[in-house]
Amino acid sequence: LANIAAMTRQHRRFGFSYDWAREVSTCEPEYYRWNQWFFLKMYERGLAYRKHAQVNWCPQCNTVLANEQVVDGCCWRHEQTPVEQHALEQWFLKITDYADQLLADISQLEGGWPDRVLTMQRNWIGRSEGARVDFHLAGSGDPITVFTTRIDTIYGATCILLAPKHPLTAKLTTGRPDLAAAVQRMIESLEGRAPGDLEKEGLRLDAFALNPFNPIWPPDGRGDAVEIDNVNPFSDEQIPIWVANFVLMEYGAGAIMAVPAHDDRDHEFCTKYGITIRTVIVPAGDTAPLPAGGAFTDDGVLVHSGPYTGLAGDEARRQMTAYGSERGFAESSVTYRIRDWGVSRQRYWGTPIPIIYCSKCGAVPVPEDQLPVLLPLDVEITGMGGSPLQKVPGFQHVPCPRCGGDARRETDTMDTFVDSSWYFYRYCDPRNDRLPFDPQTIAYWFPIDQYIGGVEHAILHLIYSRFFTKVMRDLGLVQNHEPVKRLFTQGMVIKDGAKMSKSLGNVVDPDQIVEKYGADTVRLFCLFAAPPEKDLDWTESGVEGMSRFLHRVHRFVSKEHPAGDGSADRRVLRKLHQVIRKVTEDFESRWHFNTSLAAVMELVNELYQSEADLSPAALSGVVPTLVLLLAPFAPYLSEELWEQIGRQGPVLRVPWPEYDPALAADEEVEVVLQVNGKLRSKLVAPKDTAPTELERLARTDPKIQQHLDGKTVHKVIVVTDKLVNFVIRS
RNA sequence: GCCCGGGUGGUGGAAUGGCAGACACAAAGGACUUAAAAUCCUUUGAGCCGCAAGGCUCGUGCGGGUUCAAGUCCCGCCCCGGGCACCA
Repeated sequence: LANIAAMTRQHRRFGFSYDWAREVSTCEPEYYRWNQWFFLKMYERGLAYRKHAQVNWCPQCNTVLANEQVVDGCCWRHEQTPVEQHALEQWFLKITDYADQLLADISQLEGGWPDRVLTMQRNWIGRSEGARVDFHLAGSGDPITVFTTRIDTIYGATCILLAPKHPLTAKLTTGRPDLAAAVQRMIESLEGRAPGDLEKEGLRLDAFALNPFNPIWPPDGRGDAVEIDNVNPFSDEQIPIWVANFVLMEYGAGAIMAVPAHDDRDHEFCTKYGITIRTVIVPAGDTAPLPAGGAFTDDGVLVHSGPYTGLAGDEARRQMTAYGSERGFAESSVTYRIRDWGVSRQRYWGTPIPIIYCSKCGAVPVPEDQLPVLLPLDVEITGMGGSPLQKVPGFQHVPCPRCGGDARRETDTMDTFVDSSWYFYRYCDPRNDRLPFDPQTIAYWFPIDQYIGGVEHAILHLIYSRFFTKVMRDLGLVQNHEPVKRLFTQGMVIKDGAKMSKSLGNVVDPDQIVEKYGADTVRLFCLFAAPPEKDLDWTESGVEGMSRFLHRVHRFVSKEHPAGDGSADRRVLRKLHQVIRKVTEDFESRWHFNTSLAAVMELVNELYQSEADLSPAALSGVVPTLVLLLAPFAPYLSEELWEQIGRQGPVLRVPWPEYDPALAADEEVEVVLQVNGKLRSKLVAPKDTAPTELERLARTDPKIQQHLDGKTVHKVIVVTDKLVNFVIRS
């Protein structure tokens, strides 16, 4: 309800028609039904699952948020409210299964989507190529898997760092209550933590790991590095195992090898705890000195790395990964930064998640013929503590669909980004009651040729809907791999540094402005102030300027004109056709309507200037076209003027004027005369004058003669209809 | 730190490698008016020479380069905006 209300409010303000959206409101029961249908299809395929996890929590919304909805550590709806980390049982959609496709298919979007959106998505997906390497627990020999993108630095690994929640952390602290308690404190300190810098904390466990590449290291973990070449190559190196608060369980393997000499974070950690730093990479070209006091993180040449010493980084990575694979302790691996999409919300609005929990049968999907699960109406919304649906017993207490026993309905609702991920498909077939939409119909319409939206959805809506499209494709519902061929990201309205948005309120009150100046003026100003992909600065004086312009047009069309002798007819007609061409081209290519409007203004200026010299026939030819040219920008005024000049409306149904290239062409052109690239004079010549003739004319120009006097002309450049440039030597 | 955009008058912004600043806003001066509003006209990148007509020089973040010619292309920086970030 909140969504649809906001939408209608916005669109009514600007006079847009939004019939389709009203017909396919994502808040309607039928839409809930198909959301739930999709959810269950994904549940069947393991793409929707429930897990206990550390999740983002907005204390203002009292709900969980997806990673994508956390902006600078704060809630996307409450930009001042830091998001907290809570451990909760939540529903997720497995977008990570599609990470590789979402990344790979970005290449299909290039050219059609703005680069920065594609870059943001690439960053968000965050593909890293590297290797998983098994270290081994000293004593038991159990593998400890780490993920690294720099296996070439493995001879410099001086400890293993485990995430606090790594299973091995628990295992290695059993029987050691002191360590277990310390780990517990570490976990708690990470929960509810405000974003920002984290002081690196570590906890040394009473265990060692063996580096599968067998470099030598004193088992007590202290002292200087031993010269690799001088020791027994068969003895295992033992490196200490630590728990570190900055190692993420959710990324890679939940454990890392720390290489302090070649990673900034590891360097900081190992310096703090006095763990030895061993250089195993030096800059290629051997002369560059190693940076003092920090890690050398660039690629280089390996040293102290056994048989790999002397290899370049990329070659070493290849060989070492191959060796590890052969011996079964390593494999090349790709890791993504993107996490599964947390879709559980503890809000009233949103589609109820169609799952019922039975003490005997577990989580049971609501059978398809019982969809949609609708929101109860007798609900009290307090905005406090947990989902309002949990306080509606009639909603929550239901029989199990499988065994009929007492069961509990899921009270979380879906993130409304689920709705918006596929609404545009439903637009094509809004009344279908058999399927979300008919695949045949979709095959005809999709993909969307042109989509328009704000860049703030680059890694929200625009990545979710790509994901949904791929899921729907795998369900056999659509054939397209991508939902949108071309994306246009429009800028925002800014006033005194503050942006105008649906969730943050209006910096400028459109109702007031429309009241004062009319919708045409407001629209015109928005179009004229900047090209549409840029943010536009709202200025009242700019709005007044547009109002003045519209009045100027209105006055010209309305007033009585003197019958001129027609001496200006040709000039005005040429201008008219040039303007038609300009506006048409702007519409067809780059949508820079600010320049279209500038052209229309030029035409109006020209009309005022030539008014006295225009024949009545020319005038009555130009005016209707002017009105048509203005119609897309100022539809209300244009409609009014169209009627005033005795034409039949509606003006927006009248075909767009066509320009005559011959009429638009200048008969005479101004040719710039340059000497050594500097503007010295100009001449007017008939269009398409031959280069030789242009040069001859240029040489007769007194100023040019003056500049050429006594000089040798080295070369003459002639660009037809543009310029003549004399290159001289003094 | 990495990855994308940008940087042009007092302001918003124009310029397929070919007259930098279109079109507007603002400002100043003037006309009309008893006055105001509205409207119209003129000036408006900087500097210099000239009584004037006019002329000259500089100028698109900085430094180089390519070219007859660079806001535009290439190389190296600086600054601003945005995205990602203990992601190993």
